[in-house]
Amino acid sequence: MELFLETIGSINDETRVRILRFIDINIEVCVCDIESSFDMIQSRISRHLKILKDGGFLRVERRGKWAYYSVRSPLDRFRLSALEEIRHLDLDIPNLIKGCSI
Amino acid sequence: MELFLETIGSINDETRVRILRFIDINIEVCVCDIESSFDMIQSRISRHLKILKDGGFLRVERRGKWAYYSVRSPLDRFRLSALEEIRHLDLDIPNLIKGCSI
DNA sequence: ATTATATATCAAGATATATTGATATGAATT
DNA sequence: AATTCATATCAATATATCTTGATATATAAT
Repeated sequence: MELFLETIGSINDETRVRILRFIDINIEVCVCDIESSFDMIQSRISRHLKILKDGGFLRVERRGKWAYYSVRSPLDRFRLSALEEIRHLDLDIPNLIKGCSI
Repeated sequence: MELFLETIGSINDETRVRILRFIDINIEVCVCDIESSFDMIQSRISRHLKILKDGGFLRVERRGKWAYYSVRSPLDRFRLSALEEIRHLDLDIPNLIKGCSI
């Protein structure tokens, strides 16, 4: 139950649904990309990413200074069906703006 | 998005997940049955039922004094996959105790 | 009509979650 | 090792959600 609620809770927020779909579209992005694409402060993005990761939707890979987030693969059946539901929503997803200085 | 969050939010609560599964198991129950089976006060049950109904998981049918709740059928693909996920959880679901005086 | 039973809704307080700004960590560059 | 850049975490506040007890509505029985 706890794990289920963690999964559900992670997509029970408009900002996180949009971030998840943004990563889904752009395959792999780092935090500063999301930060500048969404025009939100870094701590807010970082916290939402952690929740989505703990919810089982995202994976992170640190390379150098950057943390690259992508949709975890493979997704189990339920999370995949949730993601597919999100793909069908009419969402306002910003274009990718590279935010890191290098 | 709003509808999606309403759906997700409706199962983002332990009590509601248990109530939903309880109804799923018992096919059709009235509020007082849930009340006595879960040993929770009526207003609490009633409110959770409304949220599950608005989330698209339940339907109600009033017959006489009673409001009979059952899982909405057919469920769309996403809600069904959520319910199936819930069916696989190891939940503590009480036995049905008929709660109404007649 | 009055009373009893079942359910729904409301207002208040309690609890959880989100946002912000500040600070901490960690890796790369000088 | 000191600085810079990217990210994570923390503490405070703001906002949303849950629970409770009280009240309202709706149907049925007397």
